[in-house]
Amino acid sequence: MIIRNSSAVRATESIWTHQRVTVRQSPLESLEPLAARIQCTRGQEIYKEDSPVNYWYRIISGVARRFSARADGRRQIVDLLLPGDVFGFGARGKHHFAVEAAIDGTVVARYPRSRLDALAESDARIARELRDAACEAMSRLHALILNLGRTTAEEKVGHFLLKIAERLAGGPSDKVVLPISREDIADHLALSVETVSRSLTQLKRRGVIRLIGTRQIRIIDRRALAKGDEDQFAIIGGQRPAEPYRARRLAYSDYD
Amino acid sequence: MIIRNSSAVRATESIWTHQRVTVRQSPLESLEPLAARIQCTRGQEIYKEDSPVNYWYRIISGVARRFSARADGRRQIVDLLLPGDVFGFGARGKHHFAVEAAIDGTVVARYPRSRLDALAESDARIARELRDAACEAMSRLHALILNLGRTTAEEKVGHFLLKIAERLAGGPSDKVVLPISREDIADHLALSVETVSRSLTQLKRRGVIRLIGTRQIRIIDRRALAKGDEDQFAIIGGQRPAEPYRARRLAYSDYD
DNA sequence: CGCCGCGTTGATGGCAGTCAATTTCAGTGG
DNA sequence: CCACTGAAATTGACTGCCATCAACGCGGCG
Repeated sequence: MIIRNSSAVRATESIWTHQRVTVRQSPLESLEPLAARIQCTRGQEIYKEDSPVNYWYRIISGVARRFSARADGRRQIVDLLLPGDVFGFGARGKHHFAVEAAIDGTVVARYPRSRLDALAESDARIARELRDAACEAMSRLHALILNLGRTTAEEKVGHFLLKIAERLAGGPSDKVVLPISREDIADHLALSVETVSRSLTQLKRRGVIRLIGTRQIRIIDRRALAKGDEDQFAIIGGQRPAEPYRARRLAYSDYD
Repeated sequence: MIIRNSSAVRATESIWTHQRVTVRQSPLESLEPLAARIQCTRGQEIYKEDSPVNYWYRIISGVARRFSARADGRRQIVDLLLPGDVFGFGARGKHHFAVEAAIDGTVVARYPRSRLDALAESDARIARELRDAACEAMSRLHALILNLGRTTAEEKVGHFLLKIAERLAGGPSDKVVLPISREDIADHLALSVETVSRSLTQLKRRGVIRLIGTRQIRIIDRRALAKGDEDQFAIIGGQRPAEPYRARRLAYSDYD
């Protein structure tokens, strides 16, 4: 059920935002008057690798990808940016990754950094919002690391589906409209496109998900997808296996 | 050459800190009077998964690992904490990972969060230091994601060596004393211990590195280790391959 | 000495990357 | 309305890498 509650809403927006039913306001939303709105076509660059950090950004609608390109031509999508996500941190005054819109009609709010930083200086609420945004970004990185650390492609893809469904809906959800192409998923999970495709069809064949077209997915067996999520300590009741705390002297000879 | 410029320095410290010749002061170093010093044995828990965030921490000497345990018994080391590194962020008032000392004699400074937050409120310099620490943590996560995204085990291990050498020495360095076991490296890079071992011997055999004992490593051919580091855009002179910006309407039928 | 933790090496099977062919689908023009 | 086009997605065959199981060497310590 696509919600079309506002005729002013752009068609591309309604498709990608209808699953986001979060009531909670996202960081920087209150400051939107300060922002410039940028509408992007697919593949359009929002900022370059190694460019100076002059702005904060927030996705209004659509999807963007933060990535780094390797020498071998492959691409690592380090972060997938969905509506409400704030980005544009960076380190030591530089962005170390590039950001592009991943679909046509993506709208991004761009906040002048100097003004926001000045505001944050005086207004603790603003400062807090920026901190929160940073924490959310870190959480996404953590989730990706855990996913990349998985052994099989099916697990990676399965977990990606769960995560993206949750992020799009603002909570656990059984329906997903994949916001990005197979290629982007592959570059995100460090798999080949073919493997992503095979994983999806395999999950479908086993009755874990259902595919409607190429982008709509319905999650049937959530437990099967969540496999390997619970940590092992939980199973044995919070009691972790004792590690031998034997002292072990480290005596490496000096060198050079 | 091990630096023993202070007789008060503990033996275990000198082993792991002698490569750190950074002059730059690390965040929170100036506030150490506020901190409690905790000395840990190997495997000792510094904080648990899902525990409340009451403190900031900084590694004085030694090594700690931030990790998450999976249901299958494997472990993902999400972050490797070396002297000077600040940790203990968390999200929504909880730590989502556990931290343990990775070697005996690891010393950690523990700062009461409430006091630091109050200080940060009034002192912009402290606030900045905390932000910087968060940025560094994010950089480490980024680096790990890029490494996990690599295709071959040898590349992963090679890059890990470069990174860790750089972090330990405070800049590019040819000598490394690995601060952690093969098992920890494996759990960090999402490989098996055997593969880590094989990768190292392979690099040795090809003359890329030299192994002195099990932990001391000397980097011979830096370029071979850095393979795949440069991004592809650099090669073609900052000009990225044009992506077809063709408009593509997304018209998925409504569902349910 | 024997045990244990750590690291290395060997043999084997399974999973995923690569190359290639085919199908599906959306958009376009007749 | 239908054929054409190019991109996206799927499927198949094959190769290579890595996880697994297993055995062994080494050093510290009881």
